[in-house]
Amino acid sequence: MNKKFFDRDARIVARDLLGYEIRRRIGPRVVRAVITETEAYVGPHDKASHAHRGLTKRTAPMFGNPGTIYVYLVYGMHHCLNLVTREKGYPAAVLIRAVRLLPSGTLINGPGRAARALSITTFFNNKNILTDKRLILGPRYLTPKRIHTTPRIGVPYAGEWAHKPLRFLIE
DNA sequence: GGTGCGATTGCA
DNA sequence: GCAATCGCACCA
Repeated sequence: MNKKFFDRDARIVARDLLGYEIRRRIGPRVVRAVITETEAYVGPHDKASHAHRGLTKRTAPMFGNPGTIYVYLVYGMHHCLNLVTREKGYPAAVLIRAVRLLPSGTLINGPGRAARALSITTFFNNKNILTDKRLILGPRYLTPKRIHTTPRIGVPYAGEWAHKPLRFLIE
């Protein structure tokens, strides 16, 4: 896993991340999970993206280097984990919406639950998954046979962008 | 300085 | 069906 992996269109990265292992190190303990659902937020023209309104304090991480971790708080209580794609200065990211814990295989559905399962808070905001010791991508755990595609969840305000097939799932 | 709401979740 | 709960974008 390297910078080039993330320096690509968010749609490509969102599909490629499916089946990869993500590891959260908490002291001596490691939480392992397989990414099973993602969404792509493709650029500043994407009306569903936080970056649609431009560079703000909140969205600054989305304009960062490939592999930058973007964590935000929604509804005052849930954290959402995103990985920034494309070159520095171009805001795009992939939202991690679901994972399967290893080795149990327990499915953790929903971005808030997935972030919580990995103990992700805003501590990780603006860090980089390529260099951080506490959150890393592991090896590919499986190669998806079939990738299902649907519109993204919870973005009815995004006009035409609400319908675009930018949510990706396996199993 | 004030206001409104969200890339959600859990419970009635 | 709806309350929870807060950082921040936006307006004044």
